[in-house]
Amino acid sequence: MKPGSCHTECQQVLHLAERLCEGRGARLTPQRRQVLEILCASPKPLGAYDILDLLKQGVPAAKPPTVYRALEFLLQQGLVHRIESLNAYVGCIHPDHPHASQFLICRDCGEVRELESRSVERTLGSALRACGFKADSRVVEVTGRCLRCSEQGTP
Amino acid sequence: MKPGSCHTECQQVLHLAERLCEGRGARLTPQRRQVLEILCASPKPLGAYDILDLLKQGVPAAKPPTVYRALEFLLQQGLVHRIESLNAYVGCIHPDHPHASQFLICRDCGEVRELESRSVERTLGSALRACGFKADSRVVEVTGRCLRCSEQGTP
DNA sequence: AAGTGTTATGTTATCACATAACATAAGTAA
DNA sequence: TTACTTATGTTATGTGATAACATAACACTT
Ligand SMILES: [Zn+2]
Ligand SMILES: [Zn+2]
Ligand SMILES: [Zn+2]
Ligand SMILES: [Zn+2]
Repeated sequence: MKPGSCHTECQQVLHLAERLCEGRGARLTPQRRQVLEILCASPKPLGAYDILDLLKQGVPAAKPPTVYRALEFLLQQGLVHRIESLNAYVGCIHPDHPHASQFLICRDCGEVRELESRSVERTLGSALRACGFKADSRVVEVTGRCLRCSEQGTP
Repeated sequence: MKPGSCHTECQQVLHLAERLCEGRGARLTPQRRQVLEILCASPKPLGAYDILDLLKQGVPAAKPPTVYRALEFLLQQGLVHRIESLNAYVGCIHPDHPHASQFLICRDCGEVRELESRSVERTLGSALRACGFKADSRVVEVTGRCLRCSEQGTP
């Protein structure tokens, strides 16, 4: 594994999640924590039933509502994102501050990269103000080919 | 009905759709046309099974694949958009030119408004270039409260 | 400690959305 | 007509999400 590997990053994210939840009086219970671990450990987004299969290793009695309840909590806390285009979930790479959900989804390799474009946020924000629209959540999802795939693959 | 009513607009969109398809050698069959009509006549996005129920009035034998096939065609032709956050579909208000899907979704009144922000498109485009990402489709979906609802309703 | 309200979890069943697979029909062009 | 392609009919199933109600764990007061 390369340096800055997922395992290390996961631990950091989990510690951060614990601190954030504690500071907010939110309870990161073992089940919720396990779902977050599963998502952080995965390089790709996972569907709810993928999560369920993995969660059963630690919680054999887990059923769909188990997963969806944990996801609901984690989404509220800003610890995971839902990828609407994929009906799938990913751990957030910087859960310490609220931000729009911006994702690049490669249709070839399946990689999903979270973008953090401040300029996109700003531009979208001013467009919303111009409409008088009060946003609760902003979703930007771009599907296409990532740099690596477009360099190596066929056009 | 107010001037510029839906009925009038629908007719215009349908005529435009016919011209576009004809120019492309694409076949806007009666079934496909009826699905487009249903979507254009609806002020709100419709789920596939909502469309199915309405389509059955004209095509009693319609079944889920009937609707999904028509939607696939209409999406390819850029005549409708899919709202990922809602698993629902809307007719496009300007199908004559390709464009990113930008929607404002009001959580109170359910209104869905298609945005046409060139600045958002530009900013997103430059962010994508900076990443070397070749986009096939760009989705922007903002959920919140529309101007009307935030003016009248409770905060 | 006991009581009480609240939050989290367990459990069953069902709903909602989407597609696979294969058969038939309708259009298109030799 | 023939052969080919595209569109539709039909059955079944796959995939994602939630309703509804019961039980358990926690937090807070008395
Ligand atoms: Zn994030
Ligand atoms: Zn890729
Ligand atoms: Zn449009
Ligand atoms: Zn509204």
